[in-house]
Amino acid sequence: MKKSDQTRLLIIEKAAALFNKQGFAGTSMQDIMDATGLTKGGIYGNFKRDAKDKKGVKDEIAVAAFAHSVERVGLEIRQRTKVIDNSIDKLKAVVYFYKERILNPPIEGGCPILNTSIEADDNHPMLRQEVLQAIEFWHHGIASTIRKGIERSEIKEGTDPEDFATVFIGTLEGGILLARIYKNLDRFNVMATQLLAMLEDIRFRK
Amino acid sequence: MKKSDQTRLLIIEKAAALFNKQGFAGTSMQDIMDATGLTKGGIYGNFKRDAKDKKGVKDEIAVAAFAHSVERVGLEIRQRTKVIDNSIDKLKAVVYFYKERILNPPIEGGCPILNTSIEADDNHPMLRQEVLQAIEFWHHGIASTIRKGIERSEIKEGTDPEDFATVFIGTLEGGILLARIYKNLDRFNVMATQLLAMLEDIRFRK
DNA sequence: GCAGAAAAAGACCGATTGGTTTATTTTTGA
DNA sequence: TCAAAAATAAACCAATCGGTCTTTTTCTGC
Repeated sequence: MKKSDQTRLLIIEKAAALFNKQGFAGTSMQDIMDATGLTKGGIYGNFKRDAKDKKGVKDEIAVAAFAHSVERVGLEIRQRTKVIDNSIDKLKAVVYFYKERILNPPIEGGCPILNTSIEADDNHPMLRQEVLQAIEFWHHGIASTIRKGIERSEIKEGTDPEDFATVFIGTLEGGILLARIYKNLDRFNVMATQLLAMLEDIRFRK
Repeated sequence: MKKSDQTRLLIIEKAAALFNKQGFAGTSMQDIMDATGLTKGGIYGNFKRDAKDKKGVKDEIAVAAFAHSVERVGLEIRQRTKVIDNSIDKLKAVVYFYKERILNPPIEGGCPILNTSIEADDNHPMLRQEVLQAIEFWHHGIASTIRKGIERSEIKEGTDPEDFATVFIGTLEGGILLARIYKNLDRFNVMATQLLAMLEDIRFRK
């Protein structure tokens, strides 16, 4: 790995936490300089190579940081779910993941999708597009799991994969929101219980 | 009403939309000046009367604006629900309210609780406290409605008012989040259907 | 080991940030 | 009506914003 790639990664990692905690508008280049220990030159040098586009370096870092955050969280979730065979239990493991990690998240500040979507929807079209893509990817993964579960007779046939995936994501994010603002798990646990019951409800029993 | 009170209200109303759309960090005093047509003096003069505290005028306006936004949304919801007698139908009306208003909200930018909580949780203790208070108030209202519904034999006895209120709020906010980022109602409607089914599920039938 | 290239430092830029202060205008109440 | 009080305008402030540019340092491949 080239030194410059290492530096680029350092910037992205540090910036990811900052943007996730403080938002795009709330994070300054100075913040990123402080967090990385680099100066202006070090940061702009690593992101201005491709100066073909109009958008600023801060935007570029924000997009890369968001993608990195999503990748990082997704990786940890996949690590847990891939060792589980049954599709219902796979989805349950996702709920358990959040139970454990909401208050001690892989990326400081919590769920990057939740944090970024709120600021991006009205203000940052490029970032909004990234969020949309991430949600679609996640949604597709859950719907696929459910579809496979139906094929393998682990999930009731009547279950709508797309709709269930939507409720799954929406309920989780709603629960995460409550956990973050209360700074405790009480409300999330209520949501999680609801979600786990829904999962048991679609489980196929011969 | 004194002229100054009118001005203060104008500032709060304009600022409420700005903060709700752009966030606290993303909104400058200049933005508020432009939106109100006032200059620095006009704004600071109306909020610096009580200079006893350390917090800046921008913070002061943000807190007042959030309170105003919540009040405004709450008023519109109460207007709809107060004419409905049955407690289940009352809660259903709340869901219908959002169905109609998510993409055309009373305060530009959407649900102030959702928008403010994300930015406040890590960055703005004072604003976070306001959000917390608003959620608690809302939660209490829903739980009360359910409790009354049980008393009046409209809702099944086994229903837990607090937990149901939590799921109600969490599911709604999760749905709102999806609607805002997608800029359409499709995902919210799936969440709403889920929520309406849950409401029918706790309805008491003799 | 060394020359060319890449990376980083840091001075510098104009614009904007939130905020203060003073001067002027507008309300207000007797 | 008219003077005191309140509200507003506008100049001004130091600090910070995102970004550019030149210089120096550090890599890198031969």
